[in-house]
Amino acid sequence: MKRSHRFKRSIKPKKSLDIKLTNSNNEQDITATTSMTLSSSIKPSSSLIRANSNLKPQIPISSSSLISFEKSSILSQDFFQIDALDLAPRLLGKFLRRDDVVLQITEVEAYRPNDSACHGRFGVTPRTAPVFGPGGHAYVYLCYGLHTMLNIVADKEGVGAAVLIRSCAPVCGLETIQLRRGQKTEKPVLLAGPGKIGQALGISTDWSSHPLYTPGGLEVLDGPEPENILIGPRVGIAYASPEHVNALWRFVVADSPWISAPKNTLGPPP
DNA sequence: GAAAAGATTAAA
DNA sequence: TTAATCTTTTCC
Repeated sequence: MKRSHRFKRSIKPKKSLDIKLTNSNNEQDITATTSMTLSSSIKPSSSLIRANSNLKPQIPISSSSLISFEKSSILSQDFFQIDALDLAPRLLGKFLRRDDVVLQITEVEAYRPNDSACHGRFGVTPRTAPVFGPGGHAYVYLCYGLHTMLNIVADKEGVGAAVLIRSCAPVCGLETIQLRRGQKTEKPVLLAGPGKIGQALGISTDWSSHPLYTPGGLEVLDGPEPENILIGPRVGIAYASPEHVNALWRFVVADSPWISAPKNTLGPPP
């Protein structure tokens, strides 16, 4: 039964042109092969920023800090090994990179141990095992049978915490993003919402547990800290206990248009 | 084994 | 407002 499902899935036409065959670190050649299809949209990195300079500004950041993206370094694993509640706001402004696509994180949510909304609440299962691993890895799951949701695992091994990436602003690779999303727009509808991030990055659940602190595949790069942030309750977790439904563990970049709904629950931190 | 529900999205 | 779509977890 599972087999037939997989088969059916594999022959389904996909918007994404990217294929990942293994869970290890040596998928580079594969993405390189598939991205040849997109070669027209791939440019030398020095011209990437300029080529996409018509993209709407996301975070109120100085142009000098945007230039710094080219020099911005991949974050080390230490960066992620802290409480998800601390990690979540620190991820705002950071960059997600996969091949020619670079996104800047604008909205996140923290999920923590003893949190009735966290996927780790049932303990270690095949799906949630990465959540209990050391911070700095991806946790990718399928939501509503349709959407791949990207989380960044937080804290030390065994804790069980993660940060959901809910929205991003496009920085590079707009054409690839639009191709994968199936929408030719530059408006926030392109990347505001967690399912859209997974789709824009072209990742599947096979990417779960992928290390984000090593070059290649999917990376998190350092980026400018936003000037102001807003916080609010997390989205879509009505099933959780009131304590966790009301917890203000959603963080967004203030004044960014790249934020998912609802926005009227957001406010300044205390 | 069967059934319900889900950290959502796009279209009507 | 609602259909789409399927894996995970739970219940009998």
